[in-house]
Amino acid sequence: MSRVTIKDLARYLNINPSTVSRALRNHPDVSRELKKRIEELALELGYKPNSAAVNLRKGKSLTIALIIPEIASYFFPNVIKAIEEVTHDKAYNLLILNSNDSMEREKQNADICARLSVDGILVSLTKESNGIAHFLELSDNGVPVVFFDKINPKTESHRITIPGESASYKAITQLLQNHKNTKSVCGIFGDQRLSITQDRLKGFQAGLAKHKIKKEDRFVCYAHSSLEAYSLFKQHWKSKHHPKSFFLMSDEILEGVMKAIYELNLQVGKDLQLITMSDGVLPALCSFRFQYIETSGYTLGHAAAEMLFTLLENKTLSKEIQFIETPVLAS
Amino acid sequence: MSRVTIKDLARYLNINPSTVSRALRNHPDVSRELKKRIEELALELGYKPNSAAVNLRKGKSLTIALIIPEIASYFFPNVIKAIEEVTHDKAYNLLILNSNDSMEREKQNADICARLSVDGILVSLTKESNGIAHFLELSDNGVPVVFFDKINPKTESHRITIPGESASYKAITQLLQNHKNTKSVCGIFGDQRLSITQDRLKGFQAGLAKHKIKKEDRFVCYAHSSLEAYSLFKQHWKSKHHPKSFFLMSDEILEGVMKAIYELNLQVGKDLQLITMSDGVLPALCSFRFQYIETSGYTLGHAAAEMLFTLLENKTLSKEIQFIETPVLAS
DNA sequence: CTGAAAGCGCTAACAC
DNA sequence: GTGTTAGCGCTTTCAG
Repeated sequence: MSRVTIKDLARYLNINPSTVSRALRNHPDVSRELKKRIEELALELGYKPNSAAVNLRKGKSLTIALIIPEIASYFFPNVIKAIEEVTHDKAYNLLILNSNDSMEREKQNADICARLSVDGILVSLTKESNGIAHFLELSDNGVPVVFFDKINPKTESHRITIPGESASYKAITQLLQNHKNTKSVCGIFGDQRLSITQDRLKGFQAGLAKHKIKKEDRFVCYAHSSLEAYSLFKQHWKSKHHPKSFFLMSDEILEGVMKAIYELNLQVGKDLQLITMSDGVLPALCSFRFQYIETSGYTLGHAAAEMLFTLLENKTLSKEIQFIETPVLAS
Repeated sequence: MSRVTIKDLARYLNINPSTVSRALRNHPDVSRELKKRIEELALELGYKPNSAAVNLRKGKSLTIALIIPEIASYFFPNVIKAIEEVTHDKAYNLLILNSNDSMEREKQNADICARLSVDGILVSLTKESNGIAHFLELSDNGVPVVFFDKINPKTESHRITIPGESASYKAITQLLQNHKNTKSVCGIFGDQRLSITQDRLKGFQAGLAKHKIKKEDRFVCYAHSSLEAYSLFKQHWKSKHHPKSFFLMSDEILEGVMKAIYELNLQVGKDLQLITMSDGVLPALCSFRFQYIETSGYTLGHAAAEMLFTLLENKTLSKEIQFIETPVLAS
């Protein structure tokens, strides 16, 4: 009934538990023959090592924690998918902890990581997170922590993210190259507190400056949800002298804007110009075609996980922020 | 440097580890005063219980495993979100195991669950899964297992899913009620091996029979990806005497069909009629409006998790298949 | 109310 | 090559 243990196998074969343990971990000094007998019996009785016991003994858990501010957005499912692939390849388990955009939850999650002795942590910070002190204790204890996507630009740590500034600069350049006679551009951004918003805003403004486009504050706006982006766009559209060109910072923004475009029956490419930063899924679902700067959750998740495993293999890595590629694509 | 243990706290206060343990688990017989001193010290030194030790001792892990055939589809991110919410509320951790639509991986995942002594399991089966034998050992050992979404209809077990047959019957009824002079309907389905496909096909055909619509085999087709659905639809559309009404089994199918509709510049509601079963996200992103039967991943995930926790609380539950609600909604 | 001691299952240092 | 032993950190009898 109850689980088969190493002791059971040992008793059965009239040998010592430690020998069984050695055989099952492929320790060199155990005779070929005995090893085989042990393995066969283990299989026959359906022996499964007790992870809790192994973890306790070894002080590690073969588990990676992924701490993210939300789960079902456009971006994170692909992040999760990529990270799951890497962790599975490396024979680690993946524990997903949702901080639900609350710094308090993020702290609790760090605490859970400590209790579970996870071997490594991947974190995308919440909007509220103004520091990473709650992860310091862990990394000081030798647990590698990789911050990805929503990172803290000020604190030295292993980080990888989207090159927001250069990507949005590239977006503006592309937009203006496609449409030489553009007079003004409206940029719709996400939450102002996020470093990724600030980065993208910088690149946006640098792009406009470079091309001598007048920069007006009323053409920079912030939406905290796709619904807000929807309203903002409609409002902008009916105002006098509104720009006909739009830069959208993310898929959430694009979702709202595309709904407004459908509703107002506008022709993208004719009535208005669009460029957006996107994971790539949503552009493919639009009825109109346009260009976007790919900010792939899959690519970023994969790279972040690889980075973590590099650290886990005791290789050292610079704490300079790493960036992923952000190609210009057409939907 | 190294982690603070119960022993450390005990040594510090010149008391016995067992007393510390009792105090920290709110055991009644430990004096108010001592309890307070212990709690303060624990806080001060940053004591964190070692989960591996607790698990080993108690034989449970406060962890729920979620085994799913894929991660980043339309459906599962919302399933994950809902389940994460419930497990978090119940103070459990959630381990996500991807079986990547492979029965072999599903077996490995069951094995991982056994090694980790997870306290409960939620499973959506793969296309390949032709039985649930690999979960029997676990549930025989008292680990509650709840099958949801892609279930095995033949084997007795705790199951909750979408009422595919009645939902697709309802879909057809709705479609024919909206458009009285419908002559024929084309149904596009997913993988034939899945019980959910078979269920929905049954309801589809029953619906047609009920309304005396001629049933032709060439108007029932199967797509294994959104791309295949896209091709199938286009092919159908250019064939002679094709139906103008379509039933789509899922979001994956809808994705392909909507792309084809955009490309062919068709007007839904005029050139063709559409009804689909959907999680609800994608219909809201279409440029056209139509009705769908909601098959909410969030609702199903939530209900499945609640079911699992009911079992975990030692309540008994019938092994009759449970069903979630599937309202008719408009995009 | 608190202490002493055993043990969850496994591994690794040390014997021989 | 194999056995012996101790112990990872915690909980839970059993004593007193």
